[in-house]
Order: sequence, then structure tokens, then C-alpha cells
Amino acid sequence: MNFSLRQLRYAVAVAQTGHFGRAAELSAVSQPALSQQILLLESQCGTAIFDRLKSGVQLTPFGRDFIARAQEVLRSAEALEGFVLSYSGKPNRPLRFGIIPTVAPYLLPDIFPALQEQLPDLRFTISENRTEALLDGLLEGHLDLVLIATDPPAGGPRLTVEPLFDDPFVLATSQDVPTEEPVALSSIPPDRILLLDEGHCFRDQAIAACGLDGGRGSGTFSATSLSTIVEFVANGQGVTLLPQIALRKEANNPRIAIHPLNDPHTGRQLRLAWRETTPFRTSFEAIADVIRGTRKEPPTLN
Amino acid sequence: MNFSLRQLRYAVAVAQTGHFGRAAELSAVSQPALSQQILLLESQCGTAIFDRLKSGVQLTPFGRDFIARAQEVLRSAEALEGFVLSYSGKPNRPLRFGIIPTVAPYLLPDIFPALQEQLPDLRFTISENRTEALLDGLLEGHLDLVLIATDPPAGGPRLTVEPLFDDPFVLATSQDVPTEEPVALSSIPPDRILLLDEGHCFRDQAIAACGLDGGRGSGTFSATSLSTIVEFVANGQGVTLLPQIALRKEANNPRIAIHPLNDPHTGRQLRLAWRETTPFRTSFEAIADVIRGTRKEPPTLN
DNA sequence: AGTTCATGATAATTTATTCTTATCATACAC
DNA sequence: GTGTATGATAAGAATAAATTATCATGAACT
Repeated sequence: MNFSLRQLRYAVAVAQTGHFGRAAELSAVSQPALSQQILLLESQCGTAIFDRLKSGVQLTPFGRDFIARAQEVLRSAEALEGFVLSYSGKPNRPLRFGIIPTVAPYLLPDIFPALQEQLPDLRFTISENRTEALLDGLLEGHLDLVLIATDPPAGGPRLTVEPLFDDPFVLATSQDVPTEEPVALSSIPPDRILLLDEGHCFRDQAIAACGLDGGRGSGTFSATSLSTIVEFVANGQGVTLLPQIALRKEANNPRIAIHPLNDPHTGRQLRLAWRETTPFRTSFEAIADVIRGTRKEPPTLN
Repeated sequence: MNFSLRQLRYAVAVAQTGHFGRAAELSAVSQPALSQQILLLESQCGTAIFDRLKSGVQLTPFGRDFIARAQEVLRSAEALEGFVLSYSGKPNRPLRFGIIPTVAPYLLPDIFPALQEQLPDLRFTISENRTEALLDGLLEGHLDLVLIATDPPAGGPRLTVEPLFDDPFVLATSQDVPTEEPVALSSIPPDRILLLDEGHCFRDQAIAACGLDGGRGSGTFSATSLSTIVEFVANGQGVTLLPQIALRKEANNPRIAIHPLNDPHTGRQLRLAWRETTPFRTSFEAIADVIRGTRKEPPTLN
């Protein structure tokens, strides 16, 4: 009792055509090949499925039940095959694209139109979340692709990380604070530096860049967006680091001043990450290219 | 896209054990054999089903859906296999046994207890009908086995016919009709011979034995059982042929007389018939043996 | 750091399965 | 009869799938 899907397909073909020769043709094999498999199947069943009559091939009473159940097997096998086909190659559903909050508002205006123009077959569902949540979503299968600014930790299903470009940091102060440029981060009083909430990678990066003690929390500030921080800065409540990509939007604020840092390597690297085992690797690589392309074509303000 | 049940079974085994080696053991194959099939399956899918981590094997998001559907395929395949197993070998349901009316009341008292004793695993549903209806039922699948007294016609699914024993005919007359024995059938006035309704094979056989013109119907008689005919005979309305197996019952009637025929070969042969392609051939052959056995063991009267 | 162990992948070979072509057997039609 | 249609059978070639042996890699533990 060890039939194969192939045997079932042959048997159903015979049942449908009522003719071994035509069933073989339908199955794109020679008639003896099909005959042999049917014979084998019948011997495995211990009884005949078909009555070979001169007037044509008919189902035995056993065969009627057998074929009905065999069709059920084939139906579910076809459902599986359809699922696989729909999944492989080009995605047939919106790609779930997660982006960290310190990137999304600044990059999306560039990359979303570019993606729609250059990869019109792809659709997207964008979600904004912190790095950890994004990586979880990736591993759980809730997300297909994430844009982050750190190297994901090992452990768990492996990820492919595709670097996009570097994003240097600059210092934002209120307009009325005189500063010589380029600024040395070490010259800034630690308690003047405004940071995002815990959990934002940009907070950790800013802490590292300024050589601060991460454990200390001023506690009085709570900001989940750079725009909010910029408002604090504009009101003279302190200074902050900003990633360069944020400048086009945030530097419009006339009440703040932007200052380059004396260490030009202070910054972050933006990257795409996806499950190494994704079916959409090719699409993701194309997306990375498109995103890199947006850095050149529209000459950024900053 | 041409996966096999075997590949699906391997994949489900890996999903269940989370371990290629144990999955191979469970599937009773070597680990490389299973690995190869999984790899092949994944390449057919165009994407990975499993993430091979050091901490164990996990399903990819795609793999979760894939395995769920694969299990559905395997479930229906197992249902088919279960059906086949339940069908093959010993029948697991009552065998539908059809018997012609001129045999059933006379043979059943012998063979039913014998079958129950000698083949206790088998159960029966007995139905009484004329030959043509029985053969139809056999071909339609409503009956498994029939006991008839003629050679079934060719055409339609082929039947296996297993002869049981000969059943000679005798003449029944009313008690007050003096007759010299053995009787020559030709000596009987045709219009004195009482016959069963159309469609009973025994009617045709009696007509043939007496050399009558089958077309002619006396019209005034309508009898569907030999017992009724015997009552007619007892009342002096004519004579009839009786099969020997009927005598034990019918010859108890004190108002009739039984006379052997001068041609000892006049009679019928009882036979079992079943579909050549039945799964129960072995059981049917055993049944034939049991029925033949009943002719010897209980020494029949006359 | 180096060693060992566990685990899955890979390679080479053998074994099973499934195909193909050619041919046969049988019933039916004319 | 003779030809035609149909499914079964035979023999050998082609594929598919198994086996054993070995490798590669990362984790665990001296």
C-alpha cells in the first residue's frame, strides 16, 4: 500500500476518459507506461479499479469509491501546488516593509515614488517600528523586509543584510547658541543632549557617539520622534544629534542651527534586511538598488 | 512543481521532529536520503521550507503554510489508504448475497447455518430475486455474490461462475393420478403442465425439458413460488416439474406424488457467480466449498 | 584557543522505479 | 477471413531514490 500521486493521476485520467490510450495521451506518457502503473496500483489495492470491457473501460464498484477519494487527494495536492506557485517568484501580495521611525518620514517621500515607478509590479505595506520589533516581525513572518540602521544579532533564522548607504550625524542647536564649526562632541555638556526614548537605535547610536553613560536617563524627556526633539531644541531645552537624512525636513525649522561634526565618520549605516530563506530575494535586491538610486538622482538639499 | 507524497511525508516528519536525523529515523530511511528529498522539494518550491539553525530546525513562514497544506494532502491520502485496506482481504461488511426464488427457500436452511459455523467472520445480507435482477445487481455493485442456475450471458463486466452441484428435476402429480415410473416427459399433455411466472429461469428450464413452445402462456395461472404451484398440483389442477432440492420441503405435502423422470440428466446446475474483479474472490471460493459440503454431510432426504 | 560532538550537506555508487519501443492477444467490424 | 482498435506484456534504457562514507560548521567544553 504505497501508491503515488502519479498513479492516482493516471487512474483518474483513465476514469475520466474511459480509455487507456487517451488517458496516456492526456498524461503525456506512453500507453504501456500508464497501463503498468494502473496494474501496479490495482495489485497494491488487491483488487481491480477498472473493468476492461470491449465496449470501453468502466469503473468497478470499488473503483468508483477509489477514484472519488483519489480525486480528493489530488485536489489537496493541487491546492498545495497552487499555493507554492502563488508564493514563488514574484510576490502576489503587498510586501510587508518595516522601517524604523528615525528613517521612515525622511526616506519614504523619496523611495516610495521611486519604487512605484521602477518596480511597478511590487506593492507595499509600510509599517514603522523600532528595530527589535521589526526583526521579530521578520522572524515571525509578519514582515518581509525591514530597513534598519544596526547589524542584527545572530541567532534565530539567518538574515541577509544589504547595506544601503551611510547616514552621518550632525548637531542641531537652537539658533541663538553660537558654536564654532566643526563641533567636537566631547565639548558638549552631557546633560544638554536630548535623546529619543529607550529602544530607538538612534538613541543608542547617539549615546555611543557622544561617549555618554547609557544607564543615565534624564527622565524628564520623553520623545518618540525626531521632530519632537527638534522642537525641544528650538525652544532652547538642549541640543541633539540628527541624522543627515532628517535635515531636508527638520532643517526647515528657522529656529535651529545645524552644525557638522569634527569626526566625519560619526553616523549610522542604513540597511535592508530580510530572511535569508525568503522567496523574494531577487525582488529585495532590486528594491535595494532602487533605494540607493534615490541618493544620487534627486540632489539632496541638506 | 512535481512533488511526491514521499517528499511531503519527509517534510512533515522534519516539521514534527524539528530534526533531520530523527525525521529520517522516523521515516525509516537514511539521513542523506531524507535531506536530499527535502532539498529537492525546496528547490521545486523555489524557496526554503526549513531554517536550519544550530538550535534546531524551524519552519520558515512559507514552510508553516506549506506543511499545513501538505498535511492535508497526506490526510486524504491516508483516508484513501484506509479505505483500500478496509476493502481488501476480508470483507468488513455483510456480503450481499442474491439467490433465485426457486433455490432460496430450499437451500438456505442448510447453507446459512453451515456458513455461520464454518466461516464465522463473514456476514450476509440475503436477497431473493430473479436471475436477471441478480446479474444486474452484480454488475451495478449492489450485490457481491449470486446463486443462480443458468450460465450468465457475456457482455458487461466479466463474471466468474463457480459450479456448485447438479439439481435434477422430478415430476410432481396429485396423489390420485396413477403414473408408471420413470415418467417420460413427452407423455404429459402440455396443457396440464403448470409453470412459474415469466422471468423465472426454472420456468424456461421446465419448458425446455418438456419440449414446450415457450411463447404460449396459459395465462390463467400466475405463480411466483413453487410452493404455490405445488398447491395447484395437490388440487388436481395439473402437474409440474420440481427441482430435487425442493423435495425435502414440498414432498411433505401428502396430497402430491413425486415421480423420477426417465431422463436422469434433466435438471439444472446451481452455481455461484461474482464479478471477476471482486476483492473477495477468496471468500467466495470458500463459500462455494461450504455450500458443496452441505450436500454431503447432512444426508438429504430422498 | 583547541578539541570534541552534533548536525545537516555533499559525493560516489548501487538499487529501484518508471519510462520507451516493439510486440502480442483478443474482440469486433466488414 | 482480414483489418482495426485496444489493452497487456517484454526487454532494455533512463530516471529517481536509496545507501555508505565523508565533509563543513558551529556549539560546548575543557
